[in-house]
Amino acid sequence: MADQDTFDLQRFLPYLLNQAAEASSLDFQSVYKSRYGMLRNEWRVLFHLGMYGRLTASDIRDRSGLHKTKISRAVQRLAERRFLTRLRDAQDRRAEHLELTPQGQAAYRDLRKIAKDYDEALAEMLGDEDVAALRRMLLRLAQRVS
Amino acid sequence: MADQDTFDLQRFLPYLLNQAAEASSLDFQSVYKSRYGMLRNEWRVLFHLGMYGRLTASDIRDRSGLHKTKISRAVQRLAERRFLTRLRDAQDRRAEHLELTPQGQAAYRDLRKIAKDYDEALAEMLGDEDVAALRRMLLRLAQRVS
DNA sequence: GTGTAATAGTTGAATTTGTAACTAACAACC
DNA sequence: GGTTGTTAGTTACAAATTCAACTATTACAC
Repeated sequence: MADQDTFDLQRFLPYLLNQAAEASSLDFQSVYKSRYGMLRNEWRVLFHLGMYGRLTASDIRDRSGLHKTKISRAVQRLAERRFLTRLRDAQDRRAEHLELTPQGQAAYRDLRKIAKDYDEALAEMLGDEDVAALRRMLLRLAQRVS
Repeated sequence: MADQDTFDLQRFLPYLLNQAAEASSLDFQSVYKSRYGMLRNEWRVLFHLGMYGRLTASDIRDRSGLHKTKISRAVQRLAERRFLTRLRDAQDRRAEHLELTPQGQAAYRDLRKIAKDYDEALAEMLGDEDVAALRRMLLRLAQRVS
């Protein structure tokens, strides 16, 4: 045991990615959770609607890669709390257009500001590392691994 | 909406990290899941024991940051499937020393090899990016964010 | 020693997630 | 215009995670 192979868990990318993702999510999570009682999937949906305006659940799925059941449930909760409105499409009555209410927009703007500051703080924490390269690599890894 | 602020979800580090972590975990997950019926927390525990030898649950918690209930349940399942043995400490009878069985070691070595290859494939996928810098930055982010 | 606090680990209940099956509406083909 | 297939979204059930309470043991204070 404690075998002499050249493998180190602390350098294994999926492990490192998970650790870093979890750590960096936690701080931000506490903000949208305590301020608006939102869950992770809810702020994701909120952010998509905030950034891109009116979207259907399918649009959000395509853009975020989030599973449709997660979106469905997040939308339900956001609608209950009056952060968004749902409007059935007249042409295709299966689809629903989702749009933030003024309250939803306010929450979005508030959280966006915090997210931006937080992102800058993280970047700063990395000192003189190449953060642009980090983002590039993460995007590449996220886009399609296998 | 679609507001003209300089914030882009696709560049938000916690979001990117989550996306990349999820994508890269998924591929590897399918390996330990299909081969050994393990869950994520189980391979994490297995890897720790494989790398560092005999440890207690607390040791694993300190090293991995995993919550103790996750460890407790993972250890239970690994013990049931004869991947590890539990030995109560003679001095401190609250603590249990965990150690891989030969079967557990075999699984560890098998998965370690796959992990290593997979890690190399990921690194290769990043082409001529600076993967060492990536690992450094992820470690830094994981270590302590706030 | 006795009482109090701390630590190792487990368990139960409530939330959350994942998977698959489902309903409803549209599309396309004959 | 009826059959078959596809798409949008929901729901039901099982699995996993979280949180808090719990047991057992040790440590510390007096």
